[in-house]
Amino acid sequence: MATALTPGSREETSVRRKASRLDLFRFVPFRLNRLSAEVSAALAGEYEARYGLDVPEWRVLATLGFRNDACSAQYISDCTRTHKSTISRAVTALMERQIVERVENAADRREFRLRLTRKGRALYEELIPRLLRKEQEILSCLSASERKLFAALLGKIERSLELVQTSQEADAKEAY
Amino acid sequence: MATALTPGSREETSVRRKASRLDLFRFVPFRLNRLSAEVSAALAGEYEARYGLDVPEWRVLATLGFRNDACSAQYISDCTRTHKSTISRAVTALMERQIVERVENAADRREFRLRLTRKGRALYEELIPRLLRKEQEILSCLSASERKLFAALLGKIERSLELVQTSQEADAKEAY
DNA sequence: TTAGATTAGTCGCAACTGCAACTATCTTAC
DNA sequence: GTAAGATAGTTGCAGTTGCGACTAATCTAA
Repeated sequence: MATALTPGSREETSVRRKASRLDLFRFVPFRLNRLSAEVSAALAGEYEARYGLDVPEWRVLATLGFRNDACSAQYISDCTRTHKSTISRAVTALMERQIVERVENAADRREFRLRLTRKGRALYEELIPRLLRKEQEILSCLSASERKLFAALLGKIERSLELVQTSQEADAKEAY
Repeated sequence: MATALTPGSREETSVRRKASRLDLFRFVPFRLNRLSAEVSAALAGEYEARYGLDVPEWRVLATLGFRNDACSAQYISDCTRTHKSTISRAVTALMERQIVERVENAADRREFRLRLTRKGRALYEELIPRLLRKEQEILSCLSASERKLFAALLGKIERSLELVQTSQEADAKEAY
């Protein structure tokens, strides 16, 4: 059936690879891509099949559920690094299902303040434990200290790519 | 302009989060997804704009370039965990551009043996150093030992999700 | 005040990709 | 040998998503 998937390479051998060849299996961007897809698929089983949510919808739910106050679609778009048109469609779908509601912002009538309905909050509360359990399941191959280390290393890369703000930056923006 | 992106949360605080709330910024699946997208985008600048390759095409190129012998589309599909229809279309596009060529396999006329043309090999040789440099650039925020550690942790998760074969499995399949 | 720039959100369009059906070929079982 | 099942690869179709244009509202600067 399947042939060997790592032709001539072994994860463990730390021989320096030639500059003129690239082993996909050791190439971090590819590995991240594949891992991300696999992890997403594993989680999708929790919220897609069971609750009929797709990824953008889940992100809206997660952002609104985590916050106590209402926020704009633009804010969700920034937070989740998801295109505003994608967020817009997700919000529309969630409003139709009465999971999210929005109110005009009198202070700036371009934007709407979004928040979970009671039904949306209930859905959120039901879904979260499942997802956290799934996350722990995926990370269960790591020890507690390895998990911390992994999170810290991810954080370093994220910060260097400016995917998250440092505390100082966040403070500065909250300050004025 | 932008409001703070991590409302009320700090990466560094290691307070145990409540089970009923989930901070996207600490949720590993989300972080992987976002990081993967960002890293892919950073690399795409190298092969998309400059060489007109999309992700599936790059994967075909990378798989064929790494191997010395020809292989089937199915093999590439397995290796890269990319759907066979996607690989099929990528191969078609690369053949039109004379980057890849294929020959019938007399032993099994359902499949074709794929390999890089001279032009394709030249493209590969030109592209690889750029991509490896970009990868190093992205990982330059980590020390050498941190990079090793990160790779090892990725490997653990990959193996637990059966994204890669262990050496033993690969050996077993090569053996018969 | 007012013109020009900026921002929030929506929507049409096009590109991409997974699914599933299809053809051609090979393998297995009888 | 033949029928049933499996496999390689292609393609039509539909769902998703990013881009960019658009409207409406706000901000800026003279």
